[in-house]
Amino acid sequence: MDKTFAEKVYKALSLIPKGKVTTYREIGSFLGTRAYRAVGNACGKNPNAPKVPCHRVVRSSGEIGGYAFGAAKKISILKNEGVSTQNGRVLDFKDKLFHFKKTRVKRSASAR
DNA sequence: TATTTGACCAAGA
DNA sequence: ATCTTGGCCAAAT
Repeated sequence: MDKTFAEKVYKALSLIPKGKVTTYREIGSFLGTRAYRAVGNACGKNPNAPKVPCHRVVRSSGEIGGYAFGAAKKISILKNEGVSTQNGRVLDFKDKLFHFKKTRVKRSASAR
């Protein structure tokens, strides 16, 4: 079942917990590709704006990046989510950054 | 089908 | 540190 690239992107976006942000690069890596741009493009089209939290995706540089509804709007939402920003950048970017889980190592009951 | 575009990224000057 | 350039991948034209 080949889901569209956009579908994968939306799926990844939905995995992002509230109050956290991720980068287009992380998503690309998670999808096993380097289509950072395509990721942003997919969201840019955003056929389902409110259904997918695309506002939790920022640039690798820690900058907010763009947003279909406007960067300011994106910042506002992020702030509402609990992610503070300053001068178009995320504060404690690394701390707020969310890494996707590639392969979940099921911890056994006796494990660890 | 080929070319252009884009919410990007990394490296070079 | 900033600015510029090239590369990258998928979708749109």
